[in-house]
Amino acid sequence: MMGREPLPPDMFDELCPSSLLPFRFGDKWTALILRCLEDSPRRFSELRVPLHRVTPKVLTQSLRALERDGLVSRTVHADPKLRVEYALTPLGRSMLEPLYVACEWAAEHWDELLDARERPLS
Amino acid sequence: MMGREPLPPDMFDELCPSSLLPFRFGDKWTALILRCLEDSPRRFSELRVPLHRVTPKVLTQSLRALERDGLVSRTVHADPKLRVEYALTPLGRSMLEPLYVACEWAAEHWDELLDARERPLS
DNA sequence: ATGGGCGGTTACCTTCTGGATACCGAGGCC
DNA sequence: GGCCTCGGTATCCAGAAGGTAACCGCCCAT
Repeated sequence: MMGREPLPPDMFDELCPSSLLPFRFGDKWTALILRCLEDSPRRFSELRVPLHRVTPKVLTQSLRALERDGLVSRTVHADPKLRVEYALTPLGRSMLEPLYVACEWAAEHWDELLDARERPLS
Repeated sequence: MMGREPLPPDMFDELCPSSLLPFRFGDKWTALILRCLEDSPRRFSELRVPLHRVTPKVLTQSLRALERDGLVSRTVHADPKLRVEYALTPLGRSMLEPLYVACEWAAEHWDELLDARERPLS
């Protein structure tokens, strides 16, 4: 039976990836926006449709953050008329996989999670 | 080339798992605590070692939240002396998988993420 | 000219998270 | 009795995230 060694104080000292999970997974809109961009680039107002509750300010903030982190690209087309399109970068697309795994986990254990929340603590 | 259909307004209406990713992945200490419990149950003060920056209040909060969601169990042993042990429940253990996938993604793309943050927006 | 859609911005406010600091009771140890 | 560790609480507080409401310039069509 291994595992009873004490936890090392430096367990999370270096930039352990697990310590940076809040890096991008954490905020409220990231996952949803990435999923919206999965099939095709989308325009600002197009994104607002599925994300009813998001105000333009917050959507801008979220998109800027995703852009800053290189997950999403912003392209201005002036073709016939002004058009701004947001698209997944390769990096952003690569994040879909962990996202799916997390979603599948949540879907699979959703009932258990709800049950646990209902149940009083023993 | 599919995918140019407009995004449905009800895309995230029902309890879509992706809309609840902030459910537990989001907060600051969850991932770290789960990893600490991976090999064996741990005591309160044992957990404080690798998580230097966490104050007892915040650790208590986090553990209570994990307990409430059924991811972690809290057991009081009064054997020889008082001892409180936190352990992963099966549900908590099942969450390690998506966690790992996310960590691997972060590890693999860490450099890209840092680069993107340095680079000015085009 | 004017009204509408697009792609936002601005100012303000609330809520929520997490942190700092101090303190506490129970039990063991000397 | 005095002091330690363990497993927390209590209080207060700062910063960030998110939301509300209003407004804006540009371009287009009527």
